[in-house]
Amino acid sequence: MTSTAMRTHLCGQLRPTDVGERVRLCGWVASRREHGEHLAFVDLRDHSGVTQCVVDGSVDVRNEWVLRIEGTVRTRPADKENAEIPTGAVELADCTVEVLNRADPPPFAVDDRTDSDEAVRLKYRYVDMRRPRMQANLRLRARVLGAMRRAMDRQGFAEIETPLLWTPTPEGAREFVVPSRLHRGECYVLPQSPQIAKQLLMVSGFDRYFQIARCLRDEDLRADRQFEFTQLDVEMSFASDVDVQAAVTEAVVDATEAAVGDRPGTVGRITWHEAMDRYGTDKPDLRFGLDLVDLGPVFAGTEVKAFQAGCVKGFGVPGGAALGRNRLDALVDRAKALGAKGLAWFKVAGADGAVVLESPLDKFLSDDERAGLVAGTGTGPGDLILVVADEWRTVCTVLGAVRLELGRIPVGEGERRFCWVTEFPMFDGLDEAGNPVAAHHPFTMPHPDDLALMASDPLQVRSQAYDLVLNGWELGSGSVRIHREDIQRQVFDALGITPEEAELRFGFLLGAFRYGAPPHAGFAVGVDRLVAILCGEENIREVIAFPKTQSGTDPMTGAPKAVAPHALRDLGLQLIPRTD
RNA sequence: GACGCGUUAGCUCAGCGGGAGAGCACCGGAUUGUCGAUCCGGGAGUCACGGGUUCGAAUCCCGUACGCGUCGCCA
Repeated sequence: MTSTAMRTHLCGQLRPTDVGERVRLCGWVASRREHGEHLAFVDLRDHSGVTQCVVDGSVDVRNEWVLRIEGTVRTRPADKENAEIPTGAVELADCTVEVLNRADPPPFAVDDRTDSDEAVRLKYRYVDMRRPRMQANLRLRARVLGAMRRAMDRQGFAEIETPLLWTPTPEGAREFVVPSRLHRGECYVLPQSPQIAKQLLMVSGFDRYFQIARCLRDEDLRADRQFEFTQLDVEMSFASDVDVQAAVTEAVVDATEAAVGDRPGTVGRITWHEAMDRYGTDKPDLRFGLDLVDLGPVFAGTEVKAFQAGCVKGFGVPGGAALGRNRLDALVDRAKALGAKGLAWFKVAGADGAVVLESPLDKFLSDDERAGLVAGTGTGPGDLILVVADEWRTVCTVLGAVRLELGRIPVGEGERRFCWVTEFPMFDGLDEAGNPVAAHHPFTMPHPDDLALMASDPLQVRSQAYDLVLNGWELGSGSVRIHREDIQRQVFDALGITPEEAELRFGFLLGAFRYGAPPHAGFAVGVDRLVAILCGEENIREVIAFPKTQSGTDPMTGAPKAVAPHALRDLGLQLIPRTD
């Protein structure tokens, strides 16, 4: 698998068992150490590692030149072994060096010891990817994709491609527009996801579909977001949420094992409401505690104005009493920035059962409240208690952010805790017109127990939408889809979408549904995020071969660029100069 | 669109109101066991760009560009 007509071994392969063999290696010069006319060392590197080659004479080579070296494997002299590298017990002797290609000095060193500015790395991405870190990341990504594909295949899913040139579907993410040459003035768009196409495949009878699909969204970029990203896209007919979750779990667990060697533990389940209540977020990081607790009963009849609110929650921070005033002030500022009126803190002090709290608010507390606060948060001397009072949603969100601030574990450390978050709300607040805003897409099936609330109290309606979360990152989402026209109409009604409007936007899908739509459900896993976490990278650009910068440019190619005037003419387009 | 941080040699960075610096890389020389080899020598700069303050600006102020992070946005 490694030998070719040009080489017999890889540079990281040779061991003492190979001693005596005449071998040929190909690779790049990682370093060269000359000792005069009679001795020189050349470290030859490929993706597998480095081999030291001993040249009896001087060699005219430079870093990153491409060489083929033929030599005989021998054990290194006593005391000259290099324990730092896997090939360190041997070296290549009696070498003949063939220069396959010279190279300019690289713009930065091809190693993991220093990290260049990302713009420079992206400009010379082909050099950057020669570094062990990028080689490891992209090869791990390849193993993840392979394992996912095998897992889906094994479970009987058919891989089907869907169009990249799709039709505009207003709403949702901003779409990349592709002007049509043959139909002047009209456009395709690049798909935000294969969502509608895969639902059509269900109508066609492909009861288990998957695709490793590229999705494109013209929205602002982030550490965990690129214009184009890769999803493991899945849809199943005659199946419910638990079936989809089981199939996807299989794929991500296999992928994790293929990537890092061990299978993650049980994938937990938690409802959206419980996730918000306990962790203050819909994508909880389960690797650490600091669970939020309800302090409502403690302050039920309180005199403390700040705690007279619909919801009072908090949590204890073990050892947190050591936090300095600056740090606490920063936390209070953060809480206020997130919409809380404040963040109350109490340092637990004292001993022998006597509860002593240090806090600006302490003098307003009753003895019962002091005791209840400490008991409720399970804290003791040396710990810190943080409390927020407001309406439930604000309390949870603010405490969730503070919890992360205090407990967050770097992405590359600790265990991997997958978790399904279920029963998301159907709607997410109201828009300017007073209509509820769909939290997922409008084909998401409401929770069967909440159908009666659709007209009367839509914001209380739960949906059959679910997310997969790993260590505080949203890995993907999915739902049971609506396959019945009457329920679809109810949802459109609730969203304020008229039948005419629905026909205009999704007519072809609704039409297809009249020809025998099976019950179906699906999911999509964000592959870039999963791979980033498995690589221990905070940023998905580190697991993408040719990513864009935060402003959507490619420093290597210079894209985006103006196109030639004749290209615009062919499309019937004219540029409007910027006026700002 | 908003806020924050950054931009000094090919790369990583120090310098923060008065001489443009270091390590690595690069070029030349020395060197028979190095492994980020070592030693000697050398070349290398629009201090991102524009404006302002000042006797004097890499340094202080304003603006712009670019990069990164966060918010908005991502049904």
